[in-house]
Amino acid sequence: MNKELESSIDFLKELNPAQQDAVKEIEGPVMIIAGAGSGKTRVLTYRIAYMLQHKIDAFHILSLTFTNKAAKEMRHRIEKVVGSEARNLWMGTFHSVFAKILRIEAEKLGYPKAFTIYDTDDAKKLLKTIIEEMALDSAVYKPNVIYNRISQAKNALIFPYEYYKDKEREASDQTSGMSKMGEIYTTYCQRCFKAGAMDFDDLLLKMYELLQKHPKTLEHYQHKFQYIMVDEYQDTNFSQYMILKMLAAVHHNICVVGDDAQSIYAFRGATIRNILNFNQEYPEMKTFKLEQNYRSTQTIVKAAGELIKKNKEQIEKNVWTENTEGDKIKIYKTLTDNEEGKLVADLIFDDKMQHQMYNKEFAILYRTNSQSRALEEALRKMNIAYRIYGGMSFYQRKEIKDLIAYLRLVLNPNDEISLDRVINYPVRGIGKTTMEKIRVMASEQNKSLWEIIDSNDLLKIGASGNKVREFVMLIKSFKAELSRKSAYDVAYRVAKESGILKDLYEDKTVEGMSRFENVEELLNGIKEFSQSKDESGEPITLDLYLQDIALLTDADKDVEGDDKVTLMTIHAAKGLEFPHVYLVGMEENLFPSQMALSSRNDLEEERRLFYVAITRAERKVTLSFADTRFRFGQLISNEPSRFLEELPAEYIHFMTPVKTNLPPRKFNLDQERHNFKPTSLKAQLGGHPKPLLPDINFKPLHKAQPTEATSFEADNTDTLEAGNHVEHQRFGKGLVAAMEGKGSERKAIIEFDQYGRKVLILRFAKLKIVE
DNA sequence: CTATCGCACTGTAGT
DNA sequence: AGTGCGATAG
Repeated sequence: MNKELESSIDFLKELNPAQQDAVKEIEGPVMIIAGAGSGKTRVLTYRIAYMLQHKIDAFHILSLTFTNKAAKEMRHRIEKVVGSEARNLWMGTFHSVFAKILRIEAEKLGYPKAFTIYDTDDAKKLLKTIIEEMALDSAVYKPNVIYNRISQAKNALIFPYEYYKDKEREASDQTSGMSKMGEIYTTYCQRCFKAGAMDFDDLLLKMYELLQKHPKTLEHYQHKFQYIMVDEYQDTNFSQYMILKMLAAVHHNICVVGDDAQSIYAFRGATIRNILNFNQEYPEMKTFKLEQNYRSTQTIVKAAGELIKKNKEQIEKNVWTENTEGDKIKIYKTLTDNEEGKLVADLIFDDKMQHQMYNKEFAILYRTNSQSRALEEALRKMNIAYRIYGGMSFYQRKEIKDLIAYLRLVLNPNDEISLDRVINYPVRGIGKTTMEKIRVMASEQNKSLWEIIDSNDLLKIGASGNKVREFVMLIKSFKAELSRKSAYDVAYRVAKESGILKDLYEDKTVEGMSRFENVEELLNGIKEFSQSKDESGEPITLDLYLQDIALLTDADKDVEGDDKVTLMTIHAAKGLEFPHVYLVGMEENLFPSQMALSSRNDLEEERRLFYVAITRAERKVTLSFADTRFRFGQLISNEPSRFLEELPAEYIHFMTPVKTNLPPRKFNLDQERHNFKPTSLKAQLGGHPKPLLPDINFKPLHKAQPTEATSFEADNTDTLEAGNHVEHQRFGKGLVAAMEGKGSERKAIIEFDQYGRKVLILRFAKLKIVE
């Protein structure tokens, strides 16, 4: 036993009795119900340290988490306690660990070792081409919907051939007019297989298939993973449950940690049943409850507790704390999202001044990523540094995906999505007609696109055949380099000789330059990566790199030590804590979200989400809602969230509507026009017609659903002129503003607050189309 | 086959 | 808002 381990025995004494019991019970099935802020990660960490102390080989321990961030945090903390031993642990997300295993075992399933991992965009693109090839109506068969349905099926371990064994499923497809769903699913799986590609769900499904079909392999991994730990167990789905069941079947040493109150992924197949079923699966299991909260004030713990009591389905527990009472939860009302941003920035500024706080002690949480924009603007104006997690990832950018597609293709030429992406980028004269011919041949001969263009069939293509041949040679020449050169050298050559670097370099627009820089950044990333070694000391090859980034998001490359305010969705905040938490957008239809209510009728999950948000805070929770909220120019809410009423009155404090200290100003259209500076360089150079007023997003009325907000009373809408004052059904008085666009005149109605400042804009275009 | 432009669509979360 | 797609001209 090394020194680090010895010191961790002392550390046990710092745990409370419940935590200690959970740590020491290392044999047999264990379920730990861990309330919010109850020191769960600590328990998991010491549990592993305790195992190592008791001569359990790190090689036999598997520790699974849900997100990369949690995995990283866990690895970090374990390294601190147990030192270098930690390297031998199998630790990671379900997806990354299974991807690693599938790489080793790929051939047993008929996949290439360097199989491609399709992200959601890739998968939807493939679905789109399949739907087109089947000549189905893309208005009925929406790739998005199809993708989700297939995902559901896969998570429930339903294979294509048994898709319609479930009559209920068949009926539901019938009623939604998608009777070809089963066929699409079948084709999709075949195409993925032929392309040597797996989507995210396949990483689970194929893992299951592997263990199911290959008893020897199952035995091997059962022996390897004699001790299994699962974090955030409440968020596992059926396929994960089944895989765990198989892996743990021999030794029964499975420890799951979770909190049913924090289950927020039911929408994508996670099921609370996994927790509830646990003792049926393992009757000899022991349960431990961690109920003492070390994170938050009395007020926060109690308010959150009262709130979550309203949910019917849950495991009985009583979360309590010895912490101080703390401030009440404050609730602010603002007029629009921009005002809300300003308010939050102001409040953070005040907090910082009054309490000498750092930026990093604040988090602003929201329900949807799109809410970040207004907050960003406000924080920027106040010069408060912030960092946004989630949203569009670096790896989803077009230029990044392009280069990665080349790299994927080099490793796995059958990958049709990547081939499709780059065969004519940069432009090399291989157009639609040529691709169509190749597609037809591939489908007739049941071959991949690459197999066609890498064969004599190329001769049948005609004039552009030579261009295709050149492309094939190019990819092959890259492939030849693989064994001789480092990942970085190959990647750099690809970027250069494919013409990507040149193409981007020649684009001197602001966007073009930033794209070039992004590619440079990716190459630098590959360089760093290829110089590092993996756990077994082997240099990182290109396929390992691709595997790695396929499962990575922006949020994972975090910069420690930066003093920045955190902006993220509530989902992303799970497992984190901050002294002050601002939760914005507390409106009906947004939170709880319209979708959760209409499609799944799942108010309880939204409530758990609210619970998660509040319990991130150590000392202070501030909630805010806007009087009206728009999305894509349409009103989506004008009503505070029902959750605000669910908080017991004794713990909350309604603040008066915001008073800003800006001097009142009268709105003046000419002045506004004069003040308006287009933000993008392109707009300044006159690239696009821009609205003469900032913040106006026009929406053609003839397509837009007339909402309460847009159906204002005016028979003479078509004669409205800029500067006209109009009466409006719900919002009262407004002023018409105009925008000069090409071809059509566009208008908007602007409203003012009591100071005469612009607060609300209703957007219209082509008003005369109203009938 | 390519470039350009206007139009339509999007819409919860993360691997 | 941003982006992808399709129509159209070159």
